[in-house]
Amino acid sequence: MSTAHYDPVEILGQRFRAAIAAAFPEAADADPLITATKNTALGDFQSNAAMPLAKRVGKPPRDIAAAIVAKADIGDIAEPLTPASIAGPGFINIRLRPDTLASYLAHIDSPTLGVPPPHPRETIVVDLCGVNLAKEMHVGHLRATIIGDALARTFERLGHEVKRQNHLGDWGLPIAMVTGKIKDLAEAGQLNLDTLKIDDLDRYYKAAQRDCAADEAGLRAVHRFGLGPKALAELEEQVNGAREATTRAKSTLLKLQAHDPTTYSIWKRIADLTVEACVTTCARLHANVRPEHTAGESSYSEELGPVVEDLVKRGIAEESEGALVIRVEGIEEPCIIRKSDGGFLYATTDLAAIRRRVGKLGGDRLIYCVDARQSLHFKQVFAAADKAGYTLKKDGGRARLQHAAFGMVLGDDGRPFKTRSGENIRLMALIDEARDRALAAVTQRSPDMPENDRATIAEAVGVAAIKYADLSNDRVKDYIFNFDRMLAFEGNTGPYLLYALVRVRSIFRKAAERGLDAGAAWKSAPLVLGATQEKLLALTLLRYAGTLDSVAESLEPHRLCQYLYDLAGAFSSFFDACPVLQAPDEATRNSRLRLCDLTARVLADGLTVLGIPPLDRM
RNA sequence: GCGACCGUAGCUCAGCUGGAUAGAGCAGCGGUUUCCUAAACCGCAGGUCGGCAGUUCGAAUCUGCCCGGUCGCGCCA
Repeated sequence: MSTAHYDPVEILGQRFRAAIAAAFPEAADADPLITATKNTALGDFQSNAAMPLAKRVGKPPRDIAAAIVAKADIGDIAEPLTPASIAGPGFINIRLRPDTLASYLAHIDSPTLGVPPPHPRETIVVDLCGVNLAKEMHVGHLRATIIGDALARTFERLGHEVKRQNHLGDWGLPIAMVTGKIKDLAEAGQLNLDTLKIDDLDRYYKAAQRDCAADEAGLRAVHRFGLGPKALAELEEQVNGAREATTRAKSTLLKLQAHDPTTYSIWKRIADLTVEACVTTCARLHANVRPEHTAGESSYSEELGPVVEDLVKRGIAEESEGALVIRVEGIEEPCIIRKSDGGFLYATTDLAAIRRRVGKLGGDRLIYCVDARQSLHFKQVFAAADKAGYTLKKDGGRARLQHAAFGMVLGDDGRPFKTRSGENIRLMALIDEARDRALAAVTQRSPDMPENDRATIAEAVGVAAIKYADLSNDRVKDYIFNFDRMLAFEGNTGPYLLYALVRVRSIFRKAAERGLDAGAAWKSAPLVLGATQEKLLALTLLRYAGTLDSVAESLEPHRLCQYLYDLAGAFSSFFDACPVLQAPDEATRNSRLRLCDLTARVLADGLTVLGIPPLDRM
């Protein structure tokens, strides 16, 4: 797979593969199963290949291990294997030679940090953010934005072509409701379109929803229990009003679809305002979502008819109870693509989107960073798209469609995270609070720092805390949002990682102050990895490229978080045990400066991949 | 009713796709600073990995059945 010539897991894998092939030609394809050893007292790496081979070869696993050891040619990179290298049921323990470790480390001490070019380079379409028209971004959009952006950045870092798609919910009846509402108010002179703000839109959206929400259940109850003429009259009036509003919304929708100039221009104004607010919030979150990434549902509206027509013509879709559906194997519920009244649904839009993303955007892989509750929907749509041939690429292969599902953000009470009054929490307000709390912490710890600097740091720390707390949890699980925990400077948090980076960088400031890095001779100094902390730090640094691969494959950014936390921990232990500027001799000092520099670069690179801007001081 | 996901220390979470004695942080107890940011580091204590069976050299991880929780399930998005 990779062409990494410094990744011990890969190199040992090749060597052990050869050893297995030499010892057991009949099992030459066996996986060498190289992994880092948990207990460093036993070794650096281990091969677990002997055990699974036992049945296949018909010999005791320890004998197999002995045979592999006899054939393994690793003397140039590791300490010699002996019978004592075989432990337990047949583990083979391997310890790298110090000079080998240093040489691998020197290899990744390059601008790439050991990340090889992609193989092959793919076009990856990432669906992220997914805000709705006339709504300000709130907690419900947090994960789709943060995780989607982190995944997109991961692919970009690995050298792939990434196309972000903000699938804006800007079409359909709810949108027609608010558009109609704003049109009415504007025409009645009760609002000014030019000074409209996003929170106004949010309010009108809710009002329009209320206008159209008929209390049909209440009306039925009144009829059923005979609750009197007054209650009946009130409810009938409410329901009739709501029905009328809904009818008007439906007619607005038709006008919108027909691009009626007045209706359309108001809708466009709302859409522009929404995107503008969304992009502003994303910029504050350091999520790379810009206007050109917008690909709203409306952009597919002209394609829905042709798509459905195509599906009918080719017999992919069939009629069922007046609606048009696609049935796919293994899923009971059919995928409905046209309602009995002729209207299209979000499955229709998603099919059109897949067609465009594969056909027009050239996607080899489509990632959907969307709420886990939509699992069934995506299973259906993906299968339907496959059946329709919309996933067929130009090269004849099929695009990989993946739903990167995520769990909910919960409050301390384990319920969905809301304000006390039950409202969605706006992301801007969320960031404000994180920033304020971070500012208090920074001020307490660094009272002498200029106010401007403290404010800048507080903003960065607050955003880092929110994003890291989200990214560091297993994507598919719900997580509990807690300011105190995410802003803590100890443990697996954003602030802790930023602090680790700040401490490394501060060494170089001190070195410059003391005139110790003159000529930066350390940049090419030989790496000496004598202390156990230095060795552990080196081994951790070598895992970076492999970690990015695993994030890209699993779509799990928390693996990168865990890695960076390991790295920060390894550095902190090193930092504590190994003086850098006060090192016993110049060779050690230069080696340690180089180690620090590499650590800083990997930490900063990893944070950047997560979408967290690094800091110099805090 | 059917389906998906989840259940790991008092709390919040990892556990690298089946490996050795299940790991962190917080909370609790104890240590380390004339020295590069102590916002740190080192240690102690804390577990029937929801339960039972199965698969095999080996299971927190895979399979089945239960228990508990969350979320979905034909014309909303």
